[in-house]
Amino acid sequence: MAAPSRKPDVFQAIADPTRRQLLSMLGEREMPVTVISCHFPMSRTAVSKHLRILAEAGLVKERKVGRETRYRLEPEPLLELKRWLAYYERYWDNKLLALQRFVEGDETDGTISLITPDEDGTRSAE
Amino acid sequence: MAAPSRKPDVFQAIADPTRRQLLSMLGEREMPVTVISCHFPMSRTAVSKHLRILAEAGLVKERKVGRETRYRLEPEPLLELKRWLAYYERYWDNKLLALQRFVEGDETDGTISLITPDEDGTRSAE
DNA sequence: ATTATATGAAACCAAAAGGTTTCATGTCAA
DNA sequence: TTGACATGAAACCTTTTGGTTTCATATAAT
Repeated sequence: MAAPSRKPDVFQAIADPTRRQLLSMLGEREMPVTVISCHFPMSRTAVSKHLRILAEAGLVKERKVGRETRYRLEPEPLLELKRWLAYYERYWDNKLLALQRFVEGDETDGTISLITPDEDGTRSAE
Repeated sequence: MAAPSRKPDVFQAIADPTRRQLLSMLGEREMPVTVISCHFPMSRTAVSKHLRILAEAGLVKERKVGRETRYRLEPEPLLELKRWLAYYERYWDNKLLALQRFVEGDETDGTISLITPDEDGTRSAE
């Protein structure tokens, strides 16, 4: 599944509210562009561009049917997000957090590196 | 870049790889700007601006200590992301997905709306 | 065949994002 | 007090983003 170019990653793709709305809309059923776009206060072309960004991030798939192109949700890339988020679960346990702060004491220089997720949350592909 | 009048939401905040790296760095320990910025290939001022964006999204907190300002992770806003993501868990079950497609049959007009999360994943407050 | 529909590509534009450099201010150290 | 450090604010620049309008092409319908 290697796609190492500069395609927009999932973090970028879901940053835009319009695109999040598109995802929720396309989860239920496959839809053609014209139908999709009538739910948005912008031109069909603009929606089409958002769909392209989602497609490049792997979050939607297109399928040609006659003269229309239908899009549907492809949730798999969200797993990367889930994985990224999972790392931070440990901070939601306040007790652990408090303990950690206590153990750290008063240190200030900040040069150590404990376990971290991929530095920027971008795993090449697998 | 500047902070627009509207606060950046968490989706926006984590869209940038530098900011994700900042989060993972600040999870382990509180750190002052100068120390943080020496890990990045950009100016201290640029890092400072990223920190501001994270702070406005509630993802980091500042604390003044003498002449330095220390930042640390504040994971709570990630819960919104987790909540958003949770909706899509249902699509990761391929069997459910297949069943759904079968039930939908051949319909094409796409005007129905089944349950969806907040349309754009932005809940005012909670 | 002709016309209407569905869509993407292209050219263009304003605003936002990400970065830089310079300057002002507050705090620590001699 | 004087000077060095830590930081944020301001002004500025370039690239990206999100949108528009127009045009070309493929399919469908009459």
